[in-house]
Amino acid sequence: MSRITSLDIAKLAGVSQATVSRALRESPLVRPETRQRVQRIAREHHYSVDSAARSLRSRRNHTIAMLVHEESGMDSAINPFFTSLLASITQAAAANGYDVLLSLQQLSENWIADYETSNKAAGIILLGYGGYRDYIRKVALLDDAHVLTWGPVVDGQPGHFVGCDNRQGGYLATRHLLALGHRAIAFLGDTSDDYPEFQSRYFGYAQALAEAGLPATANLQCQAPASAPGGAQAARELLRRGVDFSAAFCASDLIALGAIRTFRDAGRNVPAQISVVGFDDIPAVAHTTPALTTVRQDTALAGTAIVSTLLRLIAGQPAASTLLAPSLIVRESSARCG
Amino acid sequence: MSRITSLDIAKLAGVSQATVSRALRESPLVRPETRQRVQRIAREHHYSVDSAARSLRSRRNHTIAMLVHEESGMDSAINPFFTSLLASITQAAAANGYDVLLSLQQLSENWIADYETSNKAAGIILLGYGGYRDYIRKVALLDDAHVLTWGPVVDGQPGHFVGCDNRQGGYLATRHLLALGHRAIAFLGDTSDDYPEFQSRYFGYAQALAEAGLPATANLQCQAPASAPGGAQAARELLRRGVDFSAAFCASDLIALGAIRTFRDAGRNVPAQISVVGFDDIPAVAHTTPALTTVRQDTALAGTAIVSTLLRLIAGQPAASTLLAPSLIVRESSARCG
DNA sequence: AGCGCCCATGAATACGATTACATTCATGGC
DNA sequence: GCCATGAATGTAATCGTATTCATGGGCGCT
Repeated sequence: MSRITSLDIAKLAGVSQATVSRALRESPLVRPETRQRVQRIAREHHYSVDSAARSLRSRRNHTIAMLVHEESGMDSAINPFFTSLLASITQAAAANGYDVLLSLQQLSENWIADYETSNKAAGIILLGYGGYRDYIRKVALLDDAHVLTWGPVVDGQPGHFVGCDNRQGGYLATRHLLALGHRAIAFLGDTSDDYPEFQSRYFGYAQALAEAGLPATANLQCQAPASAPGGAQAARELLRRGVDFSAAFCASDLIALGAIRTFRDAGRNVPAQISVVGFDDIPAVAHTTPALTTVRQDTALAGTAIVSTLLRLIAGQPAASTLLAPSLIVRESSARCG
Repeated sequence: MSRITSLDIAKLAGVSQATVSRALRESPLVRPETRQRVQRIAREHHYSVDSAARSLRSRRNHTIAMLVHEESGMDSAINPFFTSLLASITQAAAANGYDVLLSLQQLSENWIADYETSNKAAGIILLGYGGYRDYIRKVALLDDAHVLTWGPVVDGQPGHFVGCDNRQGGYLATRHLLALGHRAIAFLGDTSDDYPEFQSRYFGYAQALAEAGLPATANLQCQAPASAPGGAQAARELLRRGVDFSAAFCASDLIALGAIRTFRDAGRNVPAQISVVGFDDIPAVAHTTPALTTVRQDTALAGTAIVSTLLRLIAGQPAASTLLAPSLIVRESSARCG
């Protein structure tokens, strides 16, 4: 009992295999009544096109590969934000008739060969490879590959990117704190070149301060790895310095969670004494005590932008990098100063 | 400039195309030196086997489909636990040379046709379809399909399942509270047939109580949807009843987060006045205040168990359903009674 | 009526690998 | 010295579909 093929359907319908192929693909070449009859018979016999044969013959492939950085990507403790991005990409791809291959990878080996050259996927999405900028820059120059990276968008950089407007997010968060009357606002997060997203958030923070006539002083800024322990440590450092501050803008929600914990352990109530704002709006922070004020990246929008851009690349059409606007979600962790 | 094929490599290596195919597949039929030469040339030319052609001809497919329930699965707010399960499945699959197709679906349509019949995948993993028990039971009877479901394992049920020992988890959590001296322990969560996982957790809870000579009284049990608002609502209901209790075992972490929030809003300190234990150990609850005592499902182990069981099914070998042992993670939300 | 054209379909081929079968060559047993 | 054996490779068929090219029949136009 071998698989049922288009030839079987052809015999059953009394037409040729070619007609079956055409009918199933809604070709206008086949008469509507024939088309419907063939489709009905195919359906009745649970026939479905063999995708291997299809893509072998047509040289076309309806799959995209989604590569997620092995360490920073899927580990929810590091960046839970990816989960919803994953979901929205998958749905956007499905809406366009594409399947999604998921893979967790280091970017060391020749993964392009693994996916595009071997014809497993028509294009590749990179998630969570913030630390591989130079590498990605090189890849971007190979124009026989269709690669789209989620990450910081920098003007004039080669390659194709979709990312959140981190600067705008930092700006929004800081403006919010300023509007609440805060003047001494700390920044917890990495500001180095290595993490352009965080750096942009910092620039937005600095810009908002500048517009309010305030300097971004170094002793209000603490380096923090993007994790809860990292945030806790940065907060301890800040307290240790003894500088006066009434609010902290944290470069990620996890940093914020760690910082809040430290502040409270030190007897400083949040938000009564210290306001805290995060970044990402990971699912859990809506339910913590206090619920976190944070900056949300619209993952649904991100997914559709990522997929549509990649599909343009695959189709050989010109595609521009995209910046997505974040929004501020005000909850309980930020309050009026004093 | 068309794609480079095995025939090109054959010409370059001065052998036949068949030999190239064999050499690349490490066939013992080809002399070691020939094999190495072919492999070297292939590598130098960045050749990689066309997977469509390979699976068409070999009738073998090295992909598995991972179907995640559209609503309950990927929405981290509902079950963040899936993210790490996803990751561990993906890695376990990769370790066995399998790719993973990700799809978010309702289970209404004939998804088996979409994946197995169309030869897109050799097997299917179902995640998050707790509400589709009858449907899955039917599917299980089709033995030409290779389907593995993550979910409650019930003795004698048809089909193949891998799941957590929820009863044991509930038992562990309740024993922990009993050991801390608690006598009046509430259960927040759904106990209906519709959610066998939660039901099992409840049974474990009841068993622990019984062993301690305590009854599982109805007024200490509150229905709660598996979400933070659900937990908050159930906690309010519990308080409204006015029954005396000093601890609550919540059927999921999100329920626990919602309940803690309600208890605190009502002026009941956690854990000083009320101890709370959750279930899942989602990433965020290690960082909340207070950090949550909870039951952890070992996702890494789950991933390997799921994949290895599915691969057995694909290979036509007998495969049993598997129950995985959970473990108790004691943090701050549970304390000695009184 | 006859000519050409288009529409619907059939026949045949190609996609790139795997694999059953054929072939070659060296070896060893008698 | 000859045939059976087996290792290494080549030849060719094949997987199931998309697609090109050929074909036939109906129809409009002159």
